[in-house]
Amino acid sequence: MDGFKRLPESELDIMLAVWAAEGAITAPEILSALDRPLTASALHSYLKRLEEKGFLSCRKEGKTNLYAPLVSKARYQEEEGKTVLGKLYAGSLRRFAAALHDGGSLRQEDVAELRAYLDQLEEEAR
Amino acid sequence: MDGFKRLPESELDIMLAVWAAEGAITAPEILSALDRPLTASALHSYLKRLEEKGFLSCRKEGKTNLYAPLVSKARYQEEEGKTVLGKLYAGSLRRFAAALHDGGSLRQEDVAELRAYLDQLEEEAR
DNA sequence: AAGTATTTTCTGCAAATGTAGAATATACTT
DNA sequence: AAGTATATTCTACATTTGCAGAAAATACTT
Repeated sequence: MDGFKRLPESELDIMLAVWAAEGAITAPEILSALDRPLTASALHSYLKRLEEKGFLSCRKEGKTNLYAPLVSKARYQEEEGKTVLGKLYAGSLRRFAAALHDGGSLRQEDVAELRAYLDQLEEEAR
Repeated sequence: MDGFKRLPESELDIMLAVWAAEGAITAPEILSALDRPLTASALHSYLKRLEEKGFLSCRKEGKTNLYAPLVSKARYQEEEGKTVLGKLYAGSLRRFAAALHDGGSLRQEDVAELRAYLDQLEEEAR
């Protein structure tokens, strides 16, 4: 039905780099975009797995490959958000916010920003 | 510094069952609390790993073990929330909410609930 | 005390994840 | 054309995760 696959950390890191690029990106570019050290061959293993999982497309251009996302960041964010929320916060965004707040991880600023967004939502809802 | 460990799915499922109990809980109780089928021995593997990771304590009472959480649900929710937010939503709760909304996963109701919570926060902040 | 049921332990294994070395292919220089 | 640099592919391996069978321990019956 849903077919959505959650990605392991390392593969997600790669996808984040790919999403950060405009259209397509090469392996060396990904390597330099990553903030953690990784060998080229390790990266290529991840890329291959991401292709198999249907997250990336790959076309060859001369000697280098060009990778492009098949799943948008927005879609992944939404699915992952739903999953996490459902699993750990009873599906409630309020609980999520409360957990952050109670742990001291919510600044006044974050609250204001969120509130402004909610205002805007209600605006649109009319 | 932080020492916080994210748990894999299966182990998290166990922790959720443990957290749901008041003080301590036995393996058979966990088994019946889980909604997916699992053999007793599989469960015990997870329990052992959770002990090793410092998430559970275990004391023996006759033939059965009693498991209790060493990491509170609140603490886990906070850390996991921070991690997910940081990784996928640039640390912004607003972005998180927006991702959910854009994906059609936010009902009017959820928004209202969240707003009420924010109101309450601001109240307290004075 | 013997037999039965329940719980735990021990051991093992397949799949997924994290990672690299070496070999190969392709392009760039000279 | 040869040599050098760069990117890719192939292969391999350790660790972690997901899971279960069989054996051992403990308790419950009769």
